[in-house]
Amino acid sequence: MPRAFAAGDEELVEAERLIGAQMAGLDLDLLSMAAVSNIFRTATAVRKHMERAVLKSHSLSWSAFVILFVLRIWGKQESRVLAAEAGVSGGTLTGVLDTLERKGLASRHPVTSDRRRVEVVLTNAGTRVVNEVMPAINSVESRVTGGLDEDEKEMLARLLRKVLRSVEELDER
Amino acid sequence: MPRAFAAGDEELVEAERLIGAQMAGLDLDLLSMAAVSNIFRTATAVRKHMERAVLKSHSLSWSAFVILFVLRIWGKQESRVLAAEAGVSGGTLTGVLDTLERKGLASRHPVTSDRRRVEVVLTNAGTRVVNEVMPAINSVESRVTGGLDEDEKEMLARLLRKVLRSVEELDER
DNA sequence: ACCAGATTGTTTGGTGCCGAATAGTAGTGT
DNA sequence: ACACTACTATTCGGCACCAAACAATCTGGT
Repeated sequence: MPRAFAAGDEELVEAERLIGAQMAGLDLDLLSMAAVSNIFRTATAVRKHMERAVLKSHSLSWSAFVILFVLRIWGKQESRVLAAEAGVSGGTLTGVLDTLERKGLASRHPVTSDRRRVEVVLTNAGTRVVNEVMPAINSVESRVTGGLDEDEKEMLARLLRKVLRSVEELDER
Repeated sequence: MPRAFAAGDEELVEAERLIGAQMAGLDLDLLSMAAVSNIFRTATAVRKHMERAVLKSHSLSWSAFVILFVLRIWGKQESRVLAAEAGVSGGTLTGVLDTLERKGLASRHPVTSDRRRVEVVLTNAGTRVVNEVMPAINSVESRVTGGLDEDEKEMLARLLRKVLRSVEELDER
């Protein structure tokens, strides 16, 4: 049962219709397209808002924050795990860690049992920054999902987990 | 009624629990956090999959494809509109357009009535590329949402539109 | 006619990002 | 002991990205 659409929705739905018209003949799956492109749109909008409203005042990039957050939650981690967890490539992680070390928020330590490896730990300053930034980030998370009731939030998370699982399956082959 | 969780879900849900434990005392809204971070995770995973599985063979970046797509759907556009529609800054658009022009996929044309402005149009080659790439992208969209039935896809799109609208409201003040 | 302010696209500086190539290290088989 | 393979982090080149500064142009008020 479709509910009444709010103002912003009109534009989005109208855009979806236009796409159908412009790409007629290509036989596109518009329902899937609408769902996926809304994932992109929303992710970009929320990330940018957080960068401007929260991270900028702490001179943190999005990736830097994600790395700090992972370290705060999971404790010290080796580079490759950290990269995977944060969703960046190894090459990127090196650069971000350089920045974080320069700012004194994280530090690298060689693993003696395997000299290829490097372990990354939060400094005290790094821990302090995460504890400071995290509530502000979470407050944005609350506000942007403010239009959803509890069931809807759970539903949203559940539907996204399903999509995520499908992508991971695709990636594995 | 929660359904049986598949393998991947276990890890995610477990991670959400760990976060609650590690950040106890900060009084976080974990439900909102789970929803929002799943948006990020999913968006990143899907985008990367598309880049590797579809765009790479056409030597297109994600942003370049988005720009081409917008031009294909909405026709010729002035720079600032194009930047807004694609979700990038003006400075970024200049660089992407340089690349697209160099590849002969789009071209800039001065607006005679206002010499500050520039109109961007797809070339024939650009149109051909979009028509070629779009079905492949859409096929990925179908596959990654393959675990959802029609109602769930609509529900996902609807919930995301709600979040998007909330972000836009936050941005406006 | 003129000036002050707004708007538009570009340039600049610094970071992020990836994939590929590299150097160093570890494990495995012979 | 040796070679071969696998793995780890880093470096490098090229594009993307933003914010801020900039130059060119337009607009409104006087």
